[in-house]
Amino acid sequence: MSKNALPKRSENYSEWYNDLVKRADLAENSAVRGCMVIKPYGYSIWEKMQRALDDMFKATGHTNAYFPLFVPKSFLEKEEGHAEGFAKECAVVTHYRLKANPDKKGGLMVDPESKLEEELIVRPTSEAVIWSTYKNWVQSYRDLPILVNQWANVVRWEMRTRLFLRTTEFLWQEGHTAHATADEAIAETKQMLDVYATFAETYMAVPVIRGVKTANERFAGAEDTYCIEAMMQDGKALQAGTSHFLGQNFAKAFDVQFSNRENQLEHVWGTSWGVSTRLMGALVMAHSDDNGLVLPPKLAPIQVVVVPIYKTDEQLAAISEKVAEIQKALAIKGISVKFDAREGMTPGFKFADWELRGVPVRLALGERDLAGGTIEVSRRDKERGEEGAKTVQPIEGIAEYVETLLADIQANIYQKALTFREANTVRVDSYDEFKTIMARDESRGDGSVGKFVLAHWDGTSETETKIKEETKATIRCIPLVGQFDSATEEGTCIYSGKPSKQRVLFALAY
RNA sequence: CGGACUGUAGCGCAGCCCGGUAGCGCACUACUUUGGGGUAGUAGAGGCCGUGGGUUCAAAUCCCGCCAGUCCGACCA
Repeated sequence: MSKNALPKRSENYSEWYNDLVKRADLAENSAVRGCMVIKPYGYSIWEKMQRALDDMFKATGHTNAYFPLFVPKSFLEKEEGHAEGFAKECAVVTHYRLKANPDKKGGLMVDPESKLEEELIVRPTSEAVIWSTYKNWVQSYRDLPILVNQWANVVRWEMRTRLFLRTTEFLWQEGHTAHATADEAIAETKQMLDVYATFAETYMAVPVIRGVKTANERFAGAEDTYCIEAMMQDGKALQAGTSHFLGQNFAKAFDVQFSNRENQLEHVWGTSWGVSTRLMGALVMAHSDDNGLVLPPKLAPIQVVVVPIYKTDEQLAAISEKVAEIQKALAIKGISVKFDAREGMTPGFKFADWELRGVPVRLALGERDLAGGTIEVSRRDKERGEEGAKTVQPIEGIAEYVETLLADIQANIYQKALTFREANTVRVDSYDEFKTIMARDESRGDGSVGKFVLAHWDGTSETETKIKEETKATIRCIPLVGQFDSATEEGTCIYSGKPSKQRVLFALAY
C-alpha cells in the first residue's frame, strides 16, 4: 500500500479516477490490450449489482438464458443498420488451429489449413444470435412474449480504453424480448428503463435523467433508444443504461413471424436492454472523494469495518471479545462486518486504507472505549474533519445505531449527488453562452466542472452534428416528460433559431 | 490510424546529455519499537536496464530497427 495520496479531483479528474480504481483494488490493466482484470474487491461490488438487478428482472417476469459467444458473419449482416453500427469494432475469428512455427523454436503460428468457411464474430451484442434462435421458438401468439435476459461478456474493439468506462471486453446483461404488439414492446422498453433508473437511484445512489436518444445517438437497429444519463463529479455525462424498442426490425431481418388470433402472419416486436460494468465507473465517479472510494451501503462488499486500538495482547483479547458481540449483533441485521485485526499496522494506516476502499462505516474500539462502554463511529460519506464525520456512541444498541446510519448514508450520498447535479444544470438560450459553458471543461485543472445544459434544439441531425463538431457536446437525451419543470416549453433552437418543441439535454460525455 | 511521450526490482522513479562494478522511495522478509489518523530503526531478499542488431577494450548510457504502453485526436456502453 502506497503512502502517497491520490491525485486531487480538482487537479486532474481522470488521473484521480484511474489511480483510485487501481489503488482501491477494483481493477487493473491486464496483459491484454484494452482488457482489464476485475479484482476480487471490485468484482464483489459487481456481484452485488448483478444480484439486485437480477432480482428486479425476475420480479418483472424475466428468466435467464445463455447464447453463444460467436456470431456467424452472415447473421450480423442481416439487419442492415445493426451491421453498419457494429462492423467497425468487431473481433473476428478466422481460424481454429495453431501449429508449431518452423521459423521460431517453440513458437506457434496460425495453421493456414484451418481457415474457417465462414468467419465468426465475437459478439459485440447478441441481437443477431438471439433473433436467429427466436425464429425457431415462435409460431403462435401463444408463444409470446419471450422475456429473456442473459449475463455475458461482449467484445467491442475500441480505439481507446479506460478501466470500467470503456474496455475491449466487458461484462453486462442484455435482455431480449419478443412481443405480439408494438404497444406491449414499447411498454416493456419503458418498464426496463424504469428498472434501471430505480436501480441506479436506490442501490447506486446515483440520480439519473430518463430520456430518449436522438436518431444520431440511437442503437444500431433500434426504432427508439431510451436511456438513463448520470452526471459525474466533473460535470460530464455518463450513459448508465439503455433500453431499446426494436420495432419489427430484427423480426423482419431474421424472419420471426407468428400467427395471431385471426390466423394471420405477423412479425413480432422486439426490445433489448442492457447495463454493463460501466456502472462500476459511474459508481466511482459519482461519489468518491480525494481520500478514496465512497460506496453506497447497499453495494459495499464490507459495510462496517472494526479497527481495534491496543497496546498489549491482553487489551486486544478484551477488545476482540467485545467486537465478537458487536459483529454478531450486526450479522443478525444482515450487515457485513470486517474485523481488521491485522498486526503490525497502526490504526491510522488502517483508517486510511479502509477509507480508500470506501467502507461506509468504521468503528474504532480501544481501551478508553471499553472502560466507558463507548465506541468511535466514523461515516465515510463525510470528509475527514467534517462535522459529524466521527462521533462516539454507546456500545449498547450499536447495531441499531449502525443500521440507521447505513440507511442515512445511502440517502445522504444520493442527495449529495442530486444537489450537485441540480447545481450544475442550467438552461441556456444563446449559442454563445452554450459555447462558453462547453469550452470551460476543456481546461480542467482549475477545479471547474462541466454542466448539463437544457437548451432548445430544432430536431434535426444536421444541427446536432454541427453543435457536436463545434463544441464536442452531444444531446444526451430528450428528457421524458416530468424530468424538468420547463422541459416541454416551446422555444427556438439555440443554433438555427428554428422553432423547438422542448428543451433537450446537452453535455460533454464519457 | 495520425501526433507527443515513456519502457531500469512488485509499484513509482533517478541514472543516459558526458560509456567504466545497478541506485533511491514505497511495498516485501526477520527482529525490535510504536499504536486514538498513513510509527521508527536494524538487518535482508529482490534486476537478461522492453527487444534485436550495430559502434566500442567496455553499452542502461551512443546509433539503427522492432515491440509494448500511456496521453492527445478520429470511433464508442
